[in-house]
Order: sequence, then C-alpha cells, then structure tokens
Amino acid sequence: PAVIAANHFSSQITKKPPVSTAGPMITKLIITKALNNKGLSSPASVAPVVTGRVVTQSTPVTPPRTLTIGETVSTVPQNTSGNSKVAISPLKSPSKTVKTVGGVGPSQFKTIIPLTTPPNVQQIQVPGSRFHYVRLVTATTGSTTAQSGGSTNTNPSIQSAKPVMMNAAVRMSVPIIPAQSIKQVVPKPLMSAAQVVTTSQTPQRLIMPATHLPQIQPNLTSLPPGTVLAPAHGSGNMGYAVLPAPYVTQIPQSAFVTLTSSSTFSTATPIQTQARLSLNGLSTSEATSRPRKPCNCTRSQCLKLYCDCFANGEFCNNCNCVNCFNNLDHESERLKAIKACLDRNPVAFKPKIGKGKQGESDRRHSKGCNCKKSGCLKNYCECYEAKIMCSSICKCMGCKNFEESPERKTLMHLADAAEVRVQQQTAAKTKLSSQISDLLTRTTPAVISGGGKLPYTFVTKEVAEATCDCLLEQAEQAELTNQPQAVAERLILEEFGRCLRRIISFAGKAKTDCPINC
DNA sequence: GAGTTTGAAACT
DNA sequence: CAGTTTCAAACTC
Ligand SMILES: [Zn+2]
Ligand SMILES: [Zn+2]
Ligand SMILES: [Zn+2]
Ligand SMILES: [Zn+2]
Ligand SMILES: [Zn+2]
Ligand SMILES: [Zn+2]
Repeated sequence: PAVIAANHFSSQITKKPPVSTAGPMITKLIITKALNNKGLSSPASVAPVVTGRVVTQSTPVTPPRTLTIGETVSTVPQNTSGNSKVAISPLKSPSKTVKTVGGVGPSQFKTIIPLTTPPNVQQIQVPGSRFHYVRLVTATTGSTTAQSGGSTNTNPSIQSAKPVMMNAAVRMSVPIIPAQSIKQVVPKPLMSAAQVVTTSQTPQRLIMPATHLPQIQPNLTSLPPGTVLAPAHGSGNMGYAVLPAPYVTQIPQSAFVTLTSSSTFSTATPIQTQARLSLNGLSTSEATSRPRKPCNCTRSQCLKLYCDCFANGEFCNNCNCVNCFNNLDHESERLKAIKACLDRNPVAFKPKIGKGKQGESDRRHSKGCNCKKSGCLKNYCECYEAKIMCSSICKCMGCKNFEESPERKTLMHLADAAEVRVQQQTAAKTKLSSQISDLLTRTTPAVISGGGKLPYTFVTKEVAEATCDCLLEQAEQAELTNQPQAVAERLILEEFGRCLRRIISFAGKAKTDCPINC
C-alpha cells in the first residue's frame, strides 16, 4: 500500500536565501473525473479518496484543488529535531531508512513515494514547471469521499473522485539516491501528460524531501523543475520526480491517503498504513514550521524573484500582496514566470545557502553578496541575513562580516544581549502575571462594587466614598478661596495623592499584620 | 506609518 | 558582460 500524503499548501518558513532544501518541483495530485481531464477549472478539495483506505480526510483550505504529496507519513518515531523526516519508509525495512534520514553528510534521504502509473494516473508535466502534476482520473462519480474544503465552486465531479485502479499502488519509500546517482538524472523534456505516462507498468517514484529542514542533495535541488530522476541503478523503470521540501511543507492541511496495493508488499503494510494525519488538520510538519512571512509585493504580481514567496517556490498565502498571481488561480501565468526565471537562471530556485547543518562547512552563499554600503552587517546583505560569514566569492565592499571582524562581534554581542533581555522580559512578565493571578486567588475579594477581583483590595466602597469626600472638600475649599481653576485642580490632585498614600500605607500595615501572609 | 536606503533581480 | 532600472524588504525617524 502506498501512503500518500495529500496536502494542501500552506505557508512555510520564509527565508530569503532559501536555506532549507528547496527544489524546483512540486507534485500535485489532481484527482479528477475521467471526463474532466483538465481538472483545471474547479478547485475541488481532493479528498483522500484513492481507492485505498482513506486514513484521514482533510479539510482543505487553501487552493483546494491540488493535492501535494506530503511528508510526515512515517510512523516511526523521529527523534531528530527539525531534521528531515521520512515520509514513508521503505518496504522491507522502514526503520532503517528512517534512521538514516536526517543524518548528516551524504546520507540525505528523501522519501520516495512510488507512484504507480496505472491508467487512472496521469502525470502532467508542464514545461518549465516546477510542478509535477499527477492527476488521478477516476471513472466513477461515486461516493463523495472528497469533501470540499470550503471552496464554493467545488466541482462536484471532482469531489467524488474515486480512483479505480489501486492494485498497482505501492507504498514504498526509498532512501534518496546518493549524489552520484543523481547524475543520471535525465531532464524531463517537456511533454504532454500523455507522453509522460509511459507505461502503466512503469511505476514512478516521487522523491520527496521529508521536511523542510532536511539537508538536501544540492544536486537534486538544482535539478530543473520537472526533472525526472532516472533510477539509480538499473533497477527497473522508475522515474523519479523530485519534490522540493518547501513545497512539501507548504501543506497546511493534509490528508493522507493510503493506497492499498492488492498485490504487492502486503507484509510491509501494516506498519505504515496508518499514515496519520495530524489531528487538527495540521500536518506534523506544518505544526512545527513557522509561518512564513507574508510578502507585500505590489508590482511584480509575485511572479518575479523579487517576491520571496515566489522565490522560495511557495504560493502566496496570507500575504499582503496586490494583484498576486502566485496562486493556483493563475497557474499558467505562474508556470510561465517560473520558466522565465529558470531561463535566466537555471538554479534560480535552488537554495542559495548551502545547507550545512547549522554553521557547518557548506554553509555559504552560492553566489556571494555584492554589498556596497551595508558593511554586510545588515539584513540587506544576504550573507548576513542568512547568518553566515561572507566568503571569498562575495564581491562586497567594506565587508565587516567576517569571523574576526570586531564590528561583527560587537553586533553579535549586542544581539545576544538583546535576546537575553527579551527572554528576561518574557520571564518577568510570566512571573508577574502568575504572581498576580496567585494574589488574586488568595486575596479576599473585598469588593468594590460587586466583587471585582481587582487588586484594589483596600479600596472598599467606604474608602472610595471617603476619598471622594476629601476631594470634594478640597474643591469646595479652593472655590471658597477663589483660587483659579488651575490651582484648584492642582489642589484636588494633591489631595487625591494624599488619599492614595493613606490607602497604600494602610494596605501596607494590613499586609504586615496579615497572619496568612497574603 | 511615512520615507529612505539598500542590493538583488530585471532589464537594456 | 556592464550599466541602468525596478522592486520589495530593511531600515530610519
Ligand atoms: Zn509576493
Ligand atoms: Zn506572498
Ligand atoms: Zn502574492
Ligand atoms: Zn554582503
Ligand atoms: Zn557576502
Ligand atoms: Zn561581505
């Protein structure tokens, strides 16, 4: 059984220089009815329908109609924090794969979800597209397993998508091919959907980065969108499609669909079947990933690299952009734009920062910066922004962003101090609030009017009235003595101050006297 | 929040 | 490739 996480896009971490592994490709599952091959028109939430068992259903939110194959399927405990997770473990030895995942060095693994290419599965490759569409065409219009994710224009037909052939579906994950094998990558020529589906016999594997964090094979990520990886070893006719982590993690609401294969790998199944979806509709990855910073593009339509969302290979989501085309409603435009970017720079969507594990060796900007006036100590500098030193490839002027730079050290120090300050403040606030609440619970609500639990325990009705009397008296006196208004106000205020002081001092005494030490 | 500065991306 | 323009974010006040 193949477990596929069907997800929708969600926001994700934004990094200007994409630090995390990003690849140019995304796979979308478009489940449509046979008739509606295009499947373009109506967003329908694809329900986890696929013949297999639907483990979970999602309530798609964002662009409802696309399913992204997502990660996080693996049931195996993942201890590596923030590291890549294995979406699916290999058939025979799931655990092994999982272990290796997230490892360091060459041991970068990606989850590969073999996609069967049964008749009902069509792969749609858009030229230059970073997206890899997989359309499940269903013949039946049957049950509405699919529920629309709120989108009003859901196409009924799509909703009821129900894959017919499930036999071929196999769930297996494969450790990602070692870098070397990648060389075998064969750029996928532009082809029509029909062409793509070579044979129903040829399973296609989708290689998906487990999570946003995982280190990714540089080579992989630099592959042109739509690239299909040839099998590492002659082991069969499988094509690989690489899914960039960012895309995968974009999924806010995911549904995991279990594709059951009647024939194959029944043994391996039990374990992973339970592709679990996050409860609240949040995939695990999404829960952990920070929300991406929204863009504010106004003139680029979010189809230029100016737009961080676009540059990161993400759809805009909860952004403040104007005239945004970086969404599923403008797929064709978007794809065109992507192609244009790739024409200009084939590695445009490759992370600019080598993703060495936090400050490791390969953490450097691929192109280097060209700063002139910032000294590379402001976020204008991509190196600095990525929290890395400038390197020899940088062409910056007056760079102060190098290891021994005193300015840099000072800055770092300040930043650290600020951070500490923030933490302390937070701690203080927490403590204070807890103390207050504690106080409130222990203090006898003595009342102002009707039991407010305010800490003005000593401002009883009587006290308040007395205070008012004092103030009125003062006002009267001022009036009688013909004081100008300003003076009168001052006198009254001063009187009020004295009243408060009295109240406070009384409160202090009471406190000391309090046997309970309240 | 408005206005300025900045350097990547886009363009010529 | 270099020079210029455009752009959105970072920054300043
Ligand atoms: Zn944008
Ligand atoms: Zn955006
Ligand atoms: Zn946008
Ligand atoms: Zn710089
Ligand atoms: Zn630099
Ligand atoms: Zn520098």
